[in-house]
Amino acid sequence: MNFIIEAVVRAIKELYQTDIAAKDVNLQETRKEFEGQVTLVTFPYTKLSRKGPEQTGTEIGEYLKANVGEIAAYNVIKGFLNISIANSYWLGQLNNNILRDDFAVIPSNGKRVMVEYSSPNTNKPLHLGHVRNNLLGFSLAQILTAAGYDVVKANLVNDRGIHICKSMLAWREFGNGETPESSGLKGDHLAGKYYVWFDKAYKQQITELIEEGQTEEEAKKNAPLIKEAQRMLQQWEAGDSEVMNLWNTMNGWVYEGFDATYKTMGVSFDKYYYESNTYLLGKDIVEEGLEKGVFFKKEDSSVWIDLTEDGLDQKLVLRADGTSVYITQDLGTAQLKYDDYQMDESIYVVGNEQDYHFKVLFLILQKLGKSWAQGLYHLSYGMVDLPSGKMKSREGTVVDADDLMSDMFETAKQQTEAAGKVDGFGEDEKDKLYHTIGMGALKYFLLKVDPKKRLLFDPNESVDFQGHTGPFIQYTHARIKSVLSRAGYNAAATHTQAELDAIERDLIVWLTKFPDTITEAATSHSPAIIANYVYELAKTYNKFYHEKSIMQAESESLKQFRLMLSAASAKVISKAMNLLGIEVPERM
RNA sequence: GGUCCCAUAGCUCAGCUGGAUAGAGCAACAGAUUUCUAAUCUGUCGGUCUCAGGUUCGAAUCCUGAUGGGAUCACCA
Repeated sequence: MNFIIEAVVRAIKELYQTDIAAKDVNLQETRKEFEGQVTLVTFPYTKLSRKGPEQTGTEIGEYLKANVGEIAAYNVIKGFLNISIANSYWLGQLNNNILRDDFAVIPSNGKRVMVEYSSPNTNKPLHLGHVRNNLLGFSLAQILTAAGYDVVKANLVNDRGIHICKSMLAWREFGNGETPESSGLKGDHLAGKYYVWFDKAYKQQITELIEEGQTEEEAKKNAPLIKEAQRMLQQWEAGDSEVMNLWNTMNGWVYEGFDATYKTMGVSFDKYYYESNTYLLGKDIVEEGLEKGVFFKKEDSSVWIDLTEDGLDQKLVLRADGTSVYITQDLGTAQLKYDDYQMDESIYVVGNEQDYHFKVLFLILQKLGKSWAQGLYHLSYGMVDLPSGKMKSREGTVVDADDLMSDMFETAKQQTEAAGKVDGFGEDEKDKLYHTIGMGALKYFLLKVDPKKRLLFDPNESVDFQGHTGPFIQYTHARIKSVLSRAGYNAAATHTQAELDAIERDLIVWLTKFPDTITEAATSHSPAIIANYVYELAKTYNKFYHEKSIMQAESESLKQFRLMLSAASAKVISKAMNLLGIEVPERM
């Protein structure tokens, strides 16, 4: 649309002897009820023309029509100049742009970006909140790759700490040597079982201590179980061989479980970081900060930074005993990541409950003068809520990721069989289809909403398969593929069509927007933009499909043209869904 | 209490840097298949864009305040 913007700039200069910048020309989509594809709002130019909006619009429209070949017609309604672009332009877009192999292939921008996501704790299985995190992170990585970045997907595994010791301790005390093999439980679920077990027994002890007259605070500190867990953590830090063995064994089980979940979800990583390797990092940065005078030491020799001038508080960065806190290791890990990859941008996919933490973290790194600090970005996404409120793992109100996904496959199976869609499918093919559709429904459901917003999930109301959903879009793709194979479509055939109906033109208009949509999604870090785009595209195609017969087109050349348009639509739908991490079936 | 985020149809959500009569899906109702997959399409119903001010030719969008909801303010991670 740049040629229109430039033409408007020229029109204003010719008509009103005023120079305006291209960025001040505001073009928008023409509303459906009016003729045209793009609309110029003329109110801003009435000052220059010293005429009413209608007359100004007419003058500009007249200029455009006379001087720009691609502009076929215009109409003016109040302050709106609706511009109709010639069919030849849209056909040119189809032939010379959309149908090319390199359509929507954005060249490398030479920049490297790291996307850190997932970052699970190894004491319990993944739940719905993690699912949103994983899908967002993976999709964002896909989008950034498509937008020309060199992307590194990183997973920072929280594999140590008191919470890990809790499940280890509970297993040692109550587990009777249970293993994934002996119990038939997935490794991560096995660890989670003992984590819950610990919490229950711990609460029991607290209650008892309170009955014996201790305050709740005292009881929480004095319960034998928590003391034992703390002792285990010390043993771990000292490298005690028995504890290390137990730790290695249980984490090994958990990783096997996670790998299976990741595989089902279809996400992957280029680089794993483990907190057991990074938790001691950051102390040299604390040293650096003290030297630079960014940090200061209190009498007890704990180290702090004063952020009150930035509207934040004082923040501890190192304990008096010289041990790290959360932010210490995050400072160190940030440096480590940069040393490893020298990336231009680094994105942390982490829930919005940590907004404050990341604000502080990034600010500290800026104050330390890290050149790369301005490339840090916290993709802060909203929590997933149930109708009953927030999910709480200890209270058992979480929606387990593995359970959820297998529920989705089951629902997909039922729906597909009910629709009688799998005649002539082999068993393997059926299973693959149920997986594709089930994951498509779930992923689309979670990705279509703006990441920033919190998301409501009702486990009792199964995810829809009709309307604004993943399966709707998948179905559109399968249907196109069916027509193409039925027609024996030959992609190499060339064709020029002279006439265009409105729906065909609309479809081309939507296809044309794909590259800009990728860029927009990348800059705003939002898969939702892709999700909403591909839905509109599929909807437009379905309308076209109903209005126009392809096989029974009025002429052979028209048939070939519609096949081309269909093939292009299928390709863009498939690519866009791929950016969301969603597969599209050839038939369903 | 301080700080931050959110509020659009009964429900779930779109609405780009301010622009036309605020859009989809679900739910409800009425239709469409002798023809390419009806997981589709068409139509009807449904709104004081939480409220009150302000800026502007023009505000769901920007500013201020209020109300309601959420998060956070740990020498937890």
